[in-house]
Amino acid sequence: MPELPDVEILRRYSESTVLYQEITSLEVMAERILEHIQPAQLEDRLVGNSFLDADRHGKHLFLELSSGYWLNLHFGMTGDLKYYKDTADEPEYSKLIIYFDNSYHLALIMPRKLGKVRLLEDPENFVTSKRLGPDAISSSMDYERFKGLFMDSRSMVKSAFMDQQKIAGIGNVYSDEILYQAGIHPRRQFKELSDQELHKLYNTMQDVLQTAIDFQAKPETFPEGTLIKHRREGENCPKCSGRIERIEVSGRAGYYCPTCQA
DNA sequence: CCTATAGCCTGACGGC
DNA sequence: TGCCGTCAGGCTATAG
Repeated sequence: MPELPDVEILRRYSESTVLYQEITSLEVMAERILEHIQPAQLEDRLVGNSFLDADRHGKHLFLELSSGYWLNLHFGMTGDLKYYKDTADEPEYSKLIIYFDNSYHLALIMPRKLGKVRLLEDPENFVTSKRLGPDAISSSMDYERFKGLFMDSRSMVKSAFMDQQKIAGIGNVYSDEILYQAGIHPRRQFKELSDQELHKLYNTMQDVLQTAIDFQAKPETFPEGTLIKHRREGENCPKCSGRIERIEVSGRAGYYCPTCQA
């Protein structure tokens, strides 16, 4: 689930739930999701603190602690958050639970353990060290900057869009949606896109991501005409009623409409 | 620089 | 119903 729109919703969710409450304890159910830190050490760093802010870069969430450290959450393919009070409501597949002094809990839910939890001194340093590209919807992402990111890329558009070191936040599902709405075939090369196509792609990227956020990143509530609700081989294209095809691009399954995307 | 492949994990789903 | 293979919204390491 967690691409940029999903993580933005989780950021807002965190912001409206966990801020300014003292952390009293911690439970780690899957040690392997912790990177470069032991459970006991993480607990030491968190207990007694509150969260002061929630930031996001691409698919990464950063929660600022009153100590000045930051908790970094990355959700892998299956991560989610739940804030709840009653222990009976503890979600299945919780891998990390943070307890607050108001007797509420925050659970990091992750059936597959492909996400990561880190403690950071500075998110900006983290972004730099990971060589992440700029966030896809940051205010500095104007057309000129967007164009510059892909200027000398010789990879296929879908691959380049999913490359977090080029641009951060777009994954398999939303790359398909953006290319579908822009009418561009996933295997086209960036180099050969016309200025007009590139412009269309830029505008569509902003539009698709923002719309997804506006609809709480819940595909079932998205307007008709989106690929995401028909993203299966053999489904009907919502625009032309043709057949949705599945292809492999860079080892991932891409879905597109051969008629609408050239 | 780019692509393809495998591996990390484990639940959900479809077919028999 | 039960078993089994396949797939899945991420990322990394490795090889060509």
